[in-house]
Amino acid sequence: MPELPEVEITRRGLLSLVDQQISAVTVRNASLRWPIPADLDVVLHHQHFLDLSRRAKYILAQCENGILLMHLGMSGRLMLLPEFVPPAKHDHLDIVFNSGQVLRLRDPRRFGAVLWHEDTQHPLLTCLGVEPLEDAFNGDYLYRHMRNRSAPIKTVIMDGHLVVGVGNIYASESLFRAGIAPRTAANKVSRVRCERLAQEIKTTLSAAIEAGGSSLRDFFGADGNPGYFQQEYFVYGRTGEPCKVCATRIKTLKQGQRSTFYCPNCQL
DNA sequence: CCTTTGTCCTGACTGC
DNA sequence: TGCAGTCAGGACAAAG
Repeated sequence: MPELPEVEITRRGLLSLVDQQISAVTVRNASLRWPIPADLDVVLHHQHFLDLSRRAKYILAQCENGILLMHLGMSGRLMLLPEFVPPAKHDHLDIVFNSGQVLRLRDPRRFGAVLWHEDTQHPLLTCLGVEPLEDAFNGDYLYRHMRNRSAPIKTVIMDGHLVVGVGNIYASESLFRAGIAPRTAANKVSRVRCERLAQEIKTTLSAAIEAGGSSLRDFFGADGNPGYFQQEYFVYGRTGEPCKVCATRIKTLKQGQRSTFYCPNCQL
């Protein structure tokens, strides 16, 4: 389940590809969330990765003639291999560089995406909300944009048109840290509590990036997982277990067909 | 059958 | 009444 921290960690792990030239592209299975463009090999031929950036959960590789968008979906993983090795079952795409390195996409559930766009602004990126770790996202921004939202706060902070990158795990975790009940109507959350929530979202995401960053080498090895996965959550996936703060049993509920975890005592 | 994910889409509804 | 914004629910992909 790559959330924003893992996407950012992945991007950082690929930075050595900047300025490298593509020598070959192999698409083994194009049917991801959207089809991988049939002419991707032609389009990318001899181009360089001029820059690697991230917007929301998209990894963006700027090339001479356009931009390559990569999304890991739910089970996607980008591996940087020092040289070609035979692909495993769900290895759908290889991008080979002149150095011999191979950027390989593995995605068993195929909810990910690899797209090409010639302009700088891909349609998928134009309607996105602010980045949670940038200054534009703060308590004031949250408060202002929640005035006319009667939906539950959990649903609203996961709305990518408002702020990007707050997935199901971090929504629950941030609300716990901010002491806010997930079903609270967004427009009933005070300015002070918005301030707190914005801060907790930043803190939680940043901490996860740092935790994952320290195991970057493992992440890109043959079988390593990022330290991020080993990080312990306060509430996520802990239904029935005692709250780490007050020992009350953690509860679950469904919001928009998604599981929400919370402590009924700490979150009001 | 259930569950997991982010994103898009539709139709219904709300408030100005 | 019109219209934009919002909301709930479903669809979708695959696999455990």
